[in-house]
Amino acid sequence: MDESTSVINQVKTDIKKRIAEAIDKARQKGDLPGYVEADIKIHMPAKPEQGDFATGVAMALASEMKSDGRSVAGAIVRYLSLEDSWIQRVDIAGPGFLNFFLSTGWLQEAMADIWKKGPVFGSTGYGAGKKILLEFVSANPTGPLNVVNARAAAIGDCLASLLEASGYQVSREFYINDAGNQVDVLADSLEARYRQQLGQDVPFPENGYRGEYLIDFAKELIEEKGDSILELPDPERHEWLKQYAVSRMVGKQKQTLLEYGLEYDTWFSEKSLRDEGAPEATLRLLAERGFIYEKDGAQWLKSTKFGDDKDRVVVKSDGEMTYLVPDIAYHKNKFERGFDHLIDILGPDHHGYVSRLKAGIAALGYPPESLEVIIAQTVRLIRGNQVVKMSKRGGEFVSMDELLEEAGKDACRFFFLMRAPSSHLDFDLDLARLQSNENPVYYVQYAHARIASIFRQARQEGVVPALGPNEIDFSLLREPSEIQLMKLLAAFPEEVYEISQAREPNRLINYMMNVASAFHSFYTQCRVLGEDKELSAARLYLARVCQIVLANALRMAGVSAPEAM
RNA sequence: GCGCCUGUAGCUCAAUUGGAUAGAGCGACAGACUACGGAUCUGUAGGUUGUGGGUUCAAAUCCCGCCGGGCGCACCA
Repeated sequence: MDESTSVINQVKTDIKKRIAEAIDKARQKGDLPGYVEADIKIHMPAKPEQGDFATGVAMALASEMKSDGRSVAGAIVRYLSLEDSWIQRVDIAGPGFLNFFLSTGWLQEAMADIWKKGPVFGSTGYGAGKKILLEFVSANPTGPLNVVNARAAAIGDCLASLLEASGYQVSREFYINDAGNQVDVLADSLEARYRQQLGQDVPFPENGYRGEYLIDFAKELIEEKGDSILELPDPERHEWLKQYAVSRMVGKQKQTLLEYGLEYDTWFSEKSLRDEGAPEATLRLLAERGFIYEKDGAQWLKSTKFGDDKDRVVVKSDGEMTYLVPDIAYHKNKFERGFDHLIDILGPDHHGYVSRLKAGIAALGYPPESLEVIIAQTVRLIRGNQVVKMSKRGGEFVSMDELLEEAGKDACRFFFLMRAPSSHLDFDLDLARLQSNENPVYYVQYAHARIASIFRQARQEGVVPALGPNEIDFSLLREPSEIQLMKLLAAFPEEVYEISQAREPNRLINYMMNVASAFHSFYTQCRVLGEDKELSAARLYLARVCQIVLANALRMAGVSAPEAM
């Protein structure tokens, strides 16, 4: 078995090839007049009576050819070679679907492939090592991470895993906004807290960050340094406090994400970019390329040339750069580091920003489509059927730490991944916290734990834990629930790839639910440990490969796969 | 006003990207083990896919209008 592909892909490719050959022959014989080329797409129908594999290609052809689907399908079938293949029968159904019924030989090979590949089953080489930089969360270092950050973290990490499994080289990156006004305000806020803790009666800065965490930082700073910071002269004091506050804040964020099971490859500092003059260099380059002009005492980027609805100020009339410049410089830097494709996951409040950012990199000569922005939509917390009101200024604010504390890592990740990134999400805290069957995360984990339990039981009964594909009688696996389960398991590598291309990790959750459901059905209908040793061995083998797939899928989602619950 | 997201079962959401009779979970109802974990399984009820048109063999999906919800429209970051 070629490491870079999968059994299911080979089956699909084989069917496609046979259809293409049949179409060619039919054309030569004049059975397909007015032929127009069409993609042959093979899918696995949900219903068994629609075959193991199916395609609607005949209808697609028919519409181009002004013919009808059934007669095109008929022409294809007439010339279709089933020689030396797993295909046993082809039906024409409905308006012209081709339904392929296969012998279980392909499933036998697919299961053996799972057994052999184990933890790397699901991985393919389709991405061909293309380098992708995936930037996500990138929260400001001015406060603790919130629930939207938690959603972006779950989506980003899972997407990265899916892309890695699909053969891409992925780098997870967090951009630290440690330069600019906001961190100056942070430093001023910390200084005020510091002085207040030292007994001084100083006002708190307007628009300062009022969170408790800065009071804690101030207290700890006093323990470490006493009041010595006040002795520093002003510019240095401010810089010192800024650096201190940022590094403490980033450290806290890192800690939170670590508890979430998320480790970044790179924490990229905006300040470092500014220190080496990258924004200025970028601005010069944009000017050289002729996309900068002056108006009203400011400098503007001709972003409308690249699809933005208006031109954007890059240098304000007071001589300061706007945030857009370092941001363009940052993305330029990403390209310079050799990445072929950039993905940013941003919050919904930034979607207005996308077109000007894309315009910026297009103005530098980079293909705008190599920057892809995924907007992770808003999160509402629900507790007791009530929306939890959240505002930074006052009232109730739920941090990511509190969320993790309350619901746990597994439930959080699972819930955030359940919905498509583009859809608004209601997070039901009561449900996530519930340790019962109402909580969907347990449904999948339970299937995994149940399999583990079967093997514990098997060991107790002195049964050899699990025999491999060459030692079992595969033909014994023929119950509908067994076939159904095996088809799902075989599909995993294709699922992973398709989900990664669609950038919709929610479908991984969907897939896991389907596998868990198929397993539970199998478990209820088919006794694994029974009198018939041969049959037991075959079913233990199936249980094992199912466990492998569940574990791999859960790992990609960042959810644990417990041996017992 | 303009732009982005969104509207599917009582609730929360899917739907293999234009495919076959729109599916799951929760909730409701009725059932199922003297053996591998009942956090499970099997069934029943529940729908004019917000709405009105259009495109075609085929529309929840694509296009246009209208209605409702969320977010954004800075010489802030």
